[in-house]
Amino acid sequence: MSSTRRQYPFHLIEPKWQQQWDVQATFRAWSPGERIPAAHPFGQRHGLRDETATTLNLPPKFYVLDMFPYPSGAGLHVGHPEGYTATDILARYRRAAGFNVLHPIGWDAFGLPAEQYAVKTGQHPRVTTEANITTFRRQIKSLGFSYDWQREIDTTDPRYFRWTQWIFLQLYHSWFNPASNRAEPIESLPYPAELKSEPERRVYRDGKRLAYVSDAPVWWCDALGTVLANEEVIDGKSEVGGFPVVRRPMRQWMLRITAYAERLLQDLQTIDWSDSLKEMQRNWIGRSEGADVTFTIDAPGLPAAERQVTVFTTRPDTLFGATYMVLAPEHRLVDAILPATWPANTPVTWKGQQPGATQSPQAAVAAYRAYAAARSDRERTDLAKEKTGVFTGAYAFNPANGERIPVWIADYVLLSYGTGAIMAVPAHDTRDLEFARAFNLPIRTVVQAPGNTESIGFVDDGISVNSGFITGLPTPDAKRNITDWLVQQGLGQARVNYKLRDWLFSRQRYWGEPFPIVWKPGPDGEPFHEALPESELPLLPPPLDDFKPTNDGRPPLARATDWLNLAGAQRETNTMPQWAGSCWYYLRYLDPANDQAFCRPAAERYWMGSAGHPNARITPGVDLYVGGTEHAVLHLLYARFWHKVLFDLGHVSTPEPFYKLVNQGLILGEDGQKMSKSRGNVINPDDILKDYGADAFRLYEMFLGPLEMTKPWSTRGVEGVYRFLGRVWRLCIDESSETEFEQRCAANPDQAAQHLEALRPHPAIQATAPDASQLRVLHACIRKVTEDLDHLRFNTAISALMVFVNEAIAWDVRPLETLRTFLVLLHPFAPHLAEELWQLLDTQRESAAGTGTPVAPNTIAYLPWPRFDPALLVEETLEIPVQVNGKLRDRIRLPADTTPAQVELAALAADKIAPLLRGKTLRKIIVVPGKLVNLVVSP
RNA sequence: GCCCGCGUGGCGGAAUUGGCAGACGCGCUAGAUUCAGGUUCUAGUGACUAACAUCGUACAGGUUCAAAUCCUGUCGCGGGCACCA
Repeated sequence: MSSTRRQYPFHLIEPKWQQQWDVQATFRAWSPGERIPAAHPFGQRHGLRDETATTLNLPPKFYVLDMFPYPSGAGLHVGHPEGYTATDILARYRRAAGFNVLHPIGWDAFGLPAEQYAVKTGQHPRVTTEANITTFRRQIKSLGFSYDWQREIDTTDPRYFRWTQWIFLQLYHSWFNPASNRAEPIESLPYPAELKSEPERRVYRDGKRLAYVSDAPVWWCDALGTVLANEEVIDGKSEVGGFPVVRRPMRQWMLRITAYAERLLQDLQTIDWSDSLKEMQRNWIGRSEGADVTFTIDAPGLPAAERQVTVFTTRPDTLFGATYMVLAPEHRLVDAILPATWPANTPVTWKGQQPGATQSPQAAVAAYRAYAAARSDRERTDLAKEKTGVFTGAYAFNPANGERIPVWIADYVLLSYGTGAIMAVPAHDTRDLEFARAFNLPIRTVVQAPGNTESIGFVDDGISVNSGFITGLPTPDAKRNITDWLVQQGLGQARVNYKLRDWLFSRQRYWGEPFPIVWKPGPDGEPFHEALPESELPLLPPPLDDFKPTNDGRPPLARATDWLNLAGAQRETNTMPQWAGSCWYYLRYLDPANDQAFCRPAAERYWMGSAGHPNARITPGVDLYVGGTEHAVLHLLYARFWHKVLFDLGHVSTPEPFYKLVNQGLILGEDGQKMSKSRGNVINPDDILKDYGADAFRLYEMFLGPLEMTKPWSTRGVEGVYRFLGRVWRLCIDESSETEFEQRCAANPDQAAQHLEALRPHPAIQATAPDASQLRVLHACIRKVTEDLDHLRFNTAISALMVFVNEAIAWDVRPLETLRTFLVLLHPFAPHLAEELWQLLDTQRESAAGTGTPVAPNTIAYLPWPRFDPALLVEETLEIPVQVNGKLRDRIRLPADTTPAQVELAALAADKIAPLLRGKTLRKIIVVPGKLVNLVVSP
């Protein structure tokens, strides 16, 4: 490819404009309070030369955001620029349309690969990270994105993570007040009267914080040497690397995201995300309505508290059909309720399968627990066919009918959901039915299925039967009725349950934000935690040269003994997960250099849309956020959670961070398979850029298909858009001047860039007014490109640009203004080429050149977006298809203003139509004005 | 298993939301330019036909004057969740 002739000298044009944009800071976004230099094109466009920007004099904001990359050692792949190109096109389009566009980029640079590399080589993660960022920055800049580089951020920069730590302190110093349904400062926490002493109150307070310490079992990954959040564990393996994980109790920091479950769910209705993405978040939050029901164990000797077992059910209406109970094997009451011996007549199959462990309930339960603990999560879920469990020997009373029902333990009941115990209604729950059939437990129908449907195994709404006072009621009424009854009896209450769990927030790693927390010995010997004052931020990680965990299994930070030990206290040695930095980066872009606050309120209110605007409707939050689906639950849920906390505490002004969110689709290899090194089908953007240039690369990424769709890469396809750019070039450039340019380049390659000056406009380009058909072609293009950009339909917008060029290249006279307008339409897609040709066709430059005064190259970026005139699009005559019985038979050409009655007559008289109607009965004539005529006839 | 989304030429994909199926691009065919290859330009390109006609948007039905588009069922592909009571 490199041996063939270039379509146009993109290798000279692209660096030229990238440098120009850098020097001019062309895409610098101005916040209220900043002074706009007289020479900046933004100020020139908006009449703000050398003025201080304010909320009132700035145009409306448009915040278009990319998911910032993790700068890996592998460099950029073609997936990154897909979303980045889409947002860049939008940014350039909105800038032209008169918005103040914020389009930033940065680096999500804490993370495991750099740390693992450090463990292997001793190379400090800081060094690796900086090298990788340099590569990423170079690659991203070579694509010509219109980022405001003065707002570049790096999550590993102490000036950045200082504020990540500060936000953690906000969480630490807050509690969630259920009465106000929001976070409040911990000082407002009311204490129960019986808590008098400060140590007692401290324990209570620490249990209420949004950031708290928990000893619950967590997922531990040996291969990664750290714990992981629930969301990072998939099918019993780590999301990163696919290593096995095990459940292990450890003392860990948690964030109380569950307090926000309902608001995270409800507020989805206020934002413009795809249905599938909202659905994924809804599934993850997993709201279900039902009731708590208390069962009493038949063990009169036990204290009352140990005889009560509460279950959660979404079907309280089936309570009369509960023929047994199941507790999770780890349920805390199991040991208390076990009788010493099996009840008489216990079937042998109920005592468990473990040989030698069936003599007593204790032995059977212990054996089953050992078996369940040994099963990995994958085995539990994949081998879901065979239900297992053992009878505990205990019985409970069904509160509805007083029946004595056996209590089992089984691993199909999860300790972590609901109350860790269920009432089993085998007739109307698939899992309970499987279990009941396996162990021959009673099955009682309590819901009548409609029609002839079998009632056993029926899990939908029906009519209650065999159910005492709710018999005959439809399911929704029965639920309400029995829940009211349970409340009256003091046996239960309505309850909403969520699958969402609190967020495990600590990791045993080096390359992350240290917690601004110290531990002190308590009066009872138990250590307690305290926050560092804000004045001690940023808390830097200690210098280390060994990044492995300590030999006794503590995190790497514990190696730094000088750092670790303070007077009377020890530092927290865990670090924050990678998600921490990405939870709020979109806020830091608003005011990236601020060392007094994470973000100045005036900037926050302007860019997040709370300041309003006199002449425009402003979007609350980020206007457009584009990124991959892989962040559908993790990053996007965490970020919404932090944002809501900051909102409650008055630090941000909108309840949601990202108003409109779009997931870009995956780009597959040329073989239609996912790109991967092992398949050898990875496309490197650097190679494409070298052969075709950045503009062709951008254009192709967008021309491939709809942004959100998964689609295969084709390097042949790149040549198609590259040829299109070549045609644009030849539309504007005089061929003989190009020959001269090439000769000069060949003679003097070192000064190739200067030789661009030799290029002259195509002789067919004249300063004449376009004719009606040229205007129609142009305005059809303006209309299509504008509407398509408004709906993110980049592929069809590009096709409209191609249609224009295919037409215009055939014109004998190419009106100058028409081509200039076209270049404005082209520039968001192919900015370098558009800038170069604009400069060439710039009449002011021509005249200034005559005076010998050098003219600074200006930019196309701030020219007004053209508007289309609908009047110019109206065709004088229309071609109307004529159908007979829905089949196309002829086309007739008629003036656009023909009345429907005249269209009818013309259709009937058409050459190919009249013979078809002979001898038939005309039943009906349908005229769709301007569209088509359908004649309905019968023989 | 459950929940979303999608099935259109040889390929990527269009179709103003019920109104001319296949825009635009790739590929392919023929011609022009060229010593030649490449580039560029011109014309053609759903299937079957000499042509007229006929058929054609995964498959089978249905609604409608009219269906890629709406409804029912089936099959296939992709994604998410997965014993969540």
